[in-house]
Amino acid sequence: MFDEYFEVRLEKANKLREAGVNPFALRFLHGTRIPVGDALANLKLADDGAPEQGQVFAICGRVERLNNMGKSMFLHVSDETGRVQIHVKKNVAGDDGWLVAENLDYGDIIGVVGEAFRTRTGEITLAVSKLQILTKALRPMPIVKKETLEDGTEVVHGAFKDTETRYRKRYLDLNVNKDSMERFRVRTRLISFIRRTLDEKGFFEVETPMMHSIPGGAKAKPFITKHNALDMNLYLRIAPELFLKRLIVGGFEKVYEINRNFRNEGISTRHNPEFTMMELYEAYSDFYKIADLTEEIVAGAAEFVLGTTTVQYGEWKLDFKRPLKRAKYTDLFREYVGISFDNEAAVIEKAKAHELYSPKLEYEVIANELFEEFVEPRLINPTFVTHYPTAISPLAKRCDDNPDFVERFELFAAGMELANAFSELNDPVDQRGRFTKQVQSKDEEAPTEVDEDYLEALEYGMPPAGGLGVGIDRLTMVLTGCTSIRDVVLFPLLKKVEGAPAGGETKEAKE
RNA sequence: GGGGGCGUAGCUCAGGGGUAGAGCAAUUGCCUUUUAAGCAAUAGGUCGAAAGUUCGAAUCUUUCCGCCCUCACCA
Repeated sequence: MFDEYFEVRLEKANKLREAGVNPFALRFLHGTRIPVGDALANLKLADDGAPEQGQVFAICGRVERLNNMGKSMFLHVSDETGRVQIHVKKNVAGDDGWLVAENLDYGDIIGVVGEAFRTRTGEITLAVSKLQILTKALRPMPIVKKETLEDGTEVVHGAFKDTETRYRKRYLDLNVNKDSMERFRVRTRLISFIRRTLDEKGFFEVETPMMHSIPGGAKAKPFITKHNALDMNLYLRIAPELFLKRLIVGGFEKVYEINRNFRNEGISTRHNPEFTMMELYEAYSDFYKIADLTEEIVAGAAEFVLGTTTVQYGEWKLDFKRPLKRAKYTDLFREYVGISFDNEAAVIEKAKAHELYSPKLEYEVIANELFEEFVEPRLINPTFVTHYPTAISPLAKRCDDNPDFVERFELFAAGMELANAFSELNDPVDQRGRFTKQVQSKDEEAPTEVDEDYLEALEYGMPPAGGLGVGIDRLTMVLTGCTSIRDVVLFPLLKKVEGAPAGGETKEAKE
């Protein structure tokens, strides 16, 4: 099949090569380039609003608009920091420069030297004195045009918005949709804020294994992989928890890790099979102190990243201003389920009525089904749910006044779990009992093996400690107003496409 | 896995049994302050894939592939 765009652009590249111009230049030759945003910010304007004379800038970027008028042309050049218009004139550009200009296409990457001026229609523009092509784009970038109507409203033409292509070819999405790039900037700023906050508090960032011989630290189906030389199965970690706590045993008092976890479960707008979690553990702390720290991180992140603690999320307005609401699990249960948590008969009856009952499951698990069904979706504004049942919290420490409940909280916002924390169980006998109970349970996702090595570590003594896990993807979703996790993951997992994908992908053979 | 929606030109979309359409983009020509630049002409499609119904299928049916939403699943 003849691909007009590819052939034409290759032809143009060859034409340049024949004239001695490398369409894939080694480097920008005409000075040190300045980011477009910096150039515009540094521009000195005279009283009449026109740039003062003699302000020459060297910039590099991608051609985003191209109006060729025969003997002169206007282009928009865009880099990561901004966009500026340039004006190339045939009599100024010289033979080589004009040859390059005439063979430019949308999406090409160029370098330019030019003096700032203001056009008749008022746009700041660089009058190009030197023009170099740095990279010829052989495929056409999607072209988005914006029209400003007389009443000031903006109409977008040709928006690049096919979700599948945006996910599969994220580089196009980032180039074309600046709001998409901004979302990932927010994500990165969020992570660096968390990192800086924890570093300043004396936390040590560590790296623990991603390949585990026994998956633990959460209840989830793991991915299985195989080490050939050792001839053994390994599991991609579902949580770093047990290794981080081994480090607390080892004498580190404040550790954290920000990295990927893998869960072999359903994919949805809130679940990507690999997701990023920040987990931290602090010796001599507890879940109350960790709740304060969580507030500091979450509220601080909102303020740092967005400049405000309020976020619009779908139809809801969320406010992360401290202090966040705290409510006991059983109180919320009574409020939204409408039954006291300890009224077992009524709870089971209601679970049966909503097809959440299974005779194989123990009472607290069934009750928690009701909690997930009736309470969690109602937790819109950020809320700490505290004091969970022990039976569904195998790694958390029991409350002194009631061993059926643990010192644990989860932070919810927009009906989504954002964080999970507890006073860490450090009694190895209690921990062994709970592990054993899990292994014996009929739950398919329960661990099949007791992590003896972890228990042995606890037996050497772990100081009382608080721990926290924060879902970075979900926190990013909330802070950016995204209702799909795929919009905050650069390359979300998608099925492999057999045959011709949406964007057309059969050009490799042409070279 | 169930239900619903979608897949047509590089991008955004229309067309719903009778030889494939528009805007932008592309090609050619004109145009040295344009900005969805303009004017004129031209080219571009296995209508996601396969099978079926039909004289005839982008259109109807079935299966498959992929994406989105939703339910289920999901510490």
